[in-house]
Amino acid sequence: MADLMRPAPAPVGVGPGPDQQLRRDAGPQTDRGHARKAELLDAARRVFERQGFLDARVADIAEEAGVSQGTFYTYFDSKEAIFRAVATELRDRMIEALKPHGPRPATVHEQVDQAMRRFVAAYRAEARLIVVVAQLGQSTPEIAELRLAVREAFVARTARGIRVQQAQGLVDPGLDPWLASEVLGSMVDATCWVWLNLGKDFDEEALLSTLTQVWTRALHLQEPR
Amino acid sequence: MADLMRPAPAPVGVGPGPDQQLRRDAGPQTDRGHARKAELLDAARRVFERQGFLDARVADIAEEAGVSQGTFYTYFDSKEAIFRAVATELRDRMIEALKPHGPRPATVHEQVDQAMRRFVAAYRAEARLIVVVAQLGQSTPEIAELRLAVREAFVARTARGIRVQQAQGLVDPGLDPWLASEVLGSMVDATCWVWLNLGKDFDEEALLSTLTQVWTRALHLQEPR
Amino acid sequence: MADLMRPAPAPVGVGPGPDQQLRRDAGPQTDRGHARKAELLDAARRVFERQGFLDARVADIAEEAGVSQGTFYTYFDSKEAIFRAVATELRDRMIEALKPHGPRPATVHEQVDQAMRRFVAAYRAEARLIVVVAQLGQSTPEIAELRLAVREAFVARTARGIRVQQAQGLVDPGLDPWLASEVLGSMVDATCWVWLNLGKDFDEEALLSTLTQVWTRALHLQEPR
Amino acid sequence: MADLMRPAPAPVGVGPGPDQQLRRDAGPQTDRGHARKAELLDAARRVFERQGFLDARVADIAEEAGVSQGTFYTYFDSKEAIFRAVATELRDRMIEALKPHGPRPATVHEQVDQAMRRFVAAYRAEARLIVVVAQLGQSTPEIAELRLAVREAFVARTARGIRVQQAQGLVDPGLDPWLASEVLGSMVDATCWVWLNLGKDFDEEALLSTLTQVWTRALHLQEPR
DNA sequence: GATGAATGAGTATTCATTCAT
DNA sequence: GATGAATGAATACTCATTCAT
Repeated sequence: MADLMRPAPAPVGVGPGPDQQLRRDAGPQTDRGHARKAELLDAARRVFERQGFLDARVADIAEEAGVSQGTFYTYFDSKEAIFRAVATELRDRMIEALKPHGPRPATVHEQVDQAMRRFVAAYRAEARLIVVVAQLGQSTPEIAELRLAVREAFVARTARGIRVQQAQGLVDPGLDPWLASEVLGSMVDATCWVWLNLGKDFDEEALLSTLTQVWTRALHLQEPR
Repeated sequence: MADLMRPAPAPVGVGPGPDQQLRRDAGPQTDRGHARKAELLDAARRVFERQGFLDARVADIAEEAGVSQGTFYTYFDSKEAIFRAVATELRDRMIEALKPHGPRPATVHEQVDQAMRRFVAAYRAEARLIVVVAQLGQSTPEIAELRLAVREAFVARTARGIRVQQAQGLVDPGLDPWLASEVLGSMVDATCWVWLNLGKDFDEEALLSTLTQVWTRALHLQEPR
Repeated sequence: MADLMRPAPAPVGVGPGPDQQLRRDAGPQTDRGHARKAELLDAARRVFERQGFLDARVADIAEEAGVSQGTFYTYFDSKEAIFRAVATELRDRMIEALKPHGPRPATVHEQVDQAMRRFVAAYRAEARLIVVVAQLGQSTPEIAELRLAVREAFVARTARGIRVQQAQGLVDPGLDPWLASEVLGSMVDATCWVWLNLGKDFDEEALLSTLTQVWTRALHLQEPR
Repeated sequence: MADLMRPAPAPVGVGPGPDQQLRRDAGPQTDRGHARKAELLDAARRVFERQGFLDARVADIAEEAGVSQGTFYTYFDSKEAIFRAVATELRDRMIEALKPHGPRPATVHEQVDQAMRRFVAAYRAEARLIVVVAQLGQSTPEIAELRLAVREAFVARTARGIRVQQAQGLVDPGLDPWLASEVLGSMVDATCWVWLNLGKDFDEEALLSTLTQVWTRALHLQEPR
């Protein structure tokens, strides 16, 4: 468990020289610079997925990107900064992937089923990175917020849907739409966690079917006449 | 060169490893020793709750227990070892707290409600430590298993309950009891996480009510006639 | 329990080991780097001569070289590694110094006398370091082999010489050249040890004369007619 | 090479309580006490032979003797103190073993041969401990002296012998008896080292024969007419 | 006398970050 | 902009020795 030994934190009170800081703030000036920054970001994602945050060294990222360690600091303030950038990209990809696309299914049951499949697909694609973000989120509020943002996006859409369905008389009006969506969102999220990160062996179709059943029954969701 | 010419035969000085190990394995021999070990365990729990695993230094634990660092190693192999002990105690407390006790409620609705309240109470009492264990579990399989054990205890009890209720005709026989309990367990668990660890502000009674509603509706749980 | 229920899949955060290793293995890339490495090696030799291996701290070596402790690890894996480098250099210097150079003396007696003086001079120049290497060699086979290499070089050369002299009829053919050279090598070696390391007070010329006498008589070494 | 990491030295300026010190100075008061001390000494010898000085822990010695660590300090001041006692015993055993015993052989050649065999036998019996004493002697003058004492005993006897033989006309009068015995003593000593400690594979009889030959020829040792 | 327990000084090594070319 | 090198803070663990029962 030596890995868990924390490396020396950044010396406190020793700011960067004005030069490099300025360059970083200004952002890349050339196309080549932009490309370098993107390469570093990509390399960082791969390294974080592979090694987690604590065991990822700046040297690893630089090597993965094929540049020197010094060059890393031309583009990013710190290891945390590049991790934030990686996590932000993850958030955006997740939110995008959770949006409904394609034609709306005919039945509400199918709508729920599709939303479920979208979530699972999105989760599965990013499972490794989700673990790492979660791990760091425990102790870094800023990262925790990125993680929550994905949840919010999903929960808020669900809550809106429930409200609409209540107005249409498809869903039990006795439920608080917000609380219900929070609770059901937790269910889907945590189930994926156990399944895709923890490696508990579920049959995919059976699991999806159970999730969808629980969801629709919990809402007393009716097909419109 | 005299000795340049005199390498060792079978290298002398390659002896057995640590010997404090022996004493540690043997365990305390006196009452005083047992008391010290318990004090250290308690101190460690407080320190881990306060500072997390990585930021907790062995020196902090020793100081919190009012002993020297050397004494720490009289009773525990390492920081990781005492953490395992703390996490094991947590697991046992949690499993105990989740067991039903007191008279069985008259209605199934009340049974579910009580189970929910038990879970929330148990979670709340240990929320700080749960975070820390979770964080370390990401990278330490042994700790991960301790976490899993609590989940399994809860899910298995739930699954048994559902099976019984199905036999009594109280619950929709079309549900897989195991999958349903996994999914509902995830729901309760993750909801507590968002609420008690991430600090999302829920009204307790409203939340409990929603959880209970979703649970009973998902199962089509009927009061027995 | 939320996370108590979420053990990691394939534990995240178990990455590859040290990465400074890479730089160290690659060796210095610039002239400045090469110079630094040489300075450290020199500083280490001085510190080891002064303090021995156990009492030499990495901090001492870094300070002697005028660099930070971190810089030490830019060039060497460990205290042991730099010691191996120092001992290897010692071996090479010794082997070089023991080689005959200059014109071959006219008489065999003078040849033996010169070999003896070469050995003593080489030993005296490195006496301090020889002690330290010997001490560590007791428990470190790799170091022991470095010591052996010097002995072998000397003994092998002696054995060859004896064989040649036997062929020329200068030396008693009844002696085993290899055993004789081992035994005589031990004699010269251990005598220097007692004299130059243990501090026994011998008169140099008398000692050299005795060594040479014993050597030539033992071999029944004759001047060629 | 972690074994080479030096343990914490004894705290400076913290003397023992007067009580224990007094008891130690007084020596054992009872037969049982004397037996305990002897057991500890024996246990220490075994442990030092097995593990060397640095890797031998006081706890190991106490355990080998079947007493508690505290009891160790009832009889010995320190780890070094008991090592000195062990080394002193070794010295006495060696000196005793080197003394000629039994009838004096008829020929001087046989005399030399027997002395050689005595030395080898004595050395072989104590080879392990000799290594450890040598190792510590590098840095501890008091131990070095114990080691030298054995050498002196052997060398002095040899020198006396040479002087006698010179008076009898058996040995070349041109040799300095003292220097010659030093040099020849080094030869025998170092040869045993290489053979019995370093593990170099010599044929015993061939080696003894070579040693004896070199010895007698070096002295021009004649059989008396 | 015997015991179990308590003490605490001492040190190698990593890695994020800065800086001189 | 890019590079290689320099920096230095931070921390777990052992074991000889003492001491209260």
